[in-house]
Amino acid sequence: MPELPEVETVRKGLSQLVIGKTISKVEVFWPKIIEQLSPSDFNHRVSNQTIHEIKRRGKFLIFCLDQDVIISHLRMEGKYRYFPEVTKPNKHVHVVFTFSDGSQLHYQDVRKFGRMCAYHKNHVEEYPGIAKLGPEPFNETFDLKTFQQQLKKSSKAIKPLLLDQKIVTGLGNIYVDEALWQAKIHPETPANELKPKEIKELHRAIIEVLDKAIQAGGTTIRSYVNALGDAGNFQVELNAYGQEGMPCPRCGSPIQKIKVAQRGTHFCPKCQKKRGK
DNA sequence: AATACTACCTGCGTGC
DNA sequence: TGCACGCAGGTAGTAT
Repeated sequence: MPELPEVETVRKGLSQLVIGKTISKVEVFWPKIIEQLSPSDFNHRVSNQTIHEIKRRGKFLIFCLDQDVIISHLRMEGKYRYFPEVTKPNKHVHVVFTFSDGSQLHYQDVRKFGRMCAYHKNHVEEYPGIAKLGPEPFNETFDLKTFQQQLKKSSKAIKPLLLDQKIVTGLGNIYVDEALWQAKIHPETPANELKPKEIKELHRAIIEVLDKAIQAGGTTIRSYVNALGDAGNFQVELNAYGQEGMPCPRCGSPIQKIKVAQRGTHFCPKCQKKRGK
């Protein structure tokens, strides 16, 4: 489920539920989820620490404890579920945090791609996954001029370039298609061939698309239940992603689906013309 | 250094 | 019904 808006929604939801709680133990059923430490070392390291805050950087969640942080990435399908009482984990639960009041947080992940890691709280920025991230899209550091300069340096297709989190963080396969649709840019356009006007549109589109999605509480493709237990409440309107064959909301041409850098890619062949060349 | 491809996993839908 | 195959919202590791 997670691109930046979904992770932000999870962050807010979890904050309501677990801030102030003290971890009494952690059980790990799929050791690879935990980076660097063995399940038992991870348990010993974070047990008896209290969760004071949950932050987000890009698509990473950062649980701030007394001395340490737990950096958590949901990757494709990771989910947290909170239970007020000790609850039997289902078969897709790989990590269970039990708190001193008997409540629990279950980390569930069908594909087991998600990762978590204990880190000293003063070294978060050095965590490799976080160290390489570009600016947050809503931060002033994501300014048009820098964006323009970054794009000029790469001949890569714009879509995979935006997916790799270095120029701006937070876009995934859904919102990158949406942003490119909004800016009327073909996903395979080499970044350094974009015109200043297109770059300006794209910059604006990225911020708008992500902001709108956060306001809506994220997008749900398949039905899912978030940490608070509400089934996917709002739904952002998707103009391109998953709309193959549907009329483009702008011009009515059928949305096409192609593959770009091994990812399913949706676009309007009429509004998002491929550059001749 | 930059780019491209693959691995990591499970489950679901499709077509034979 | 069964099986093979392709596909899924992401990143890290390896090869070129």
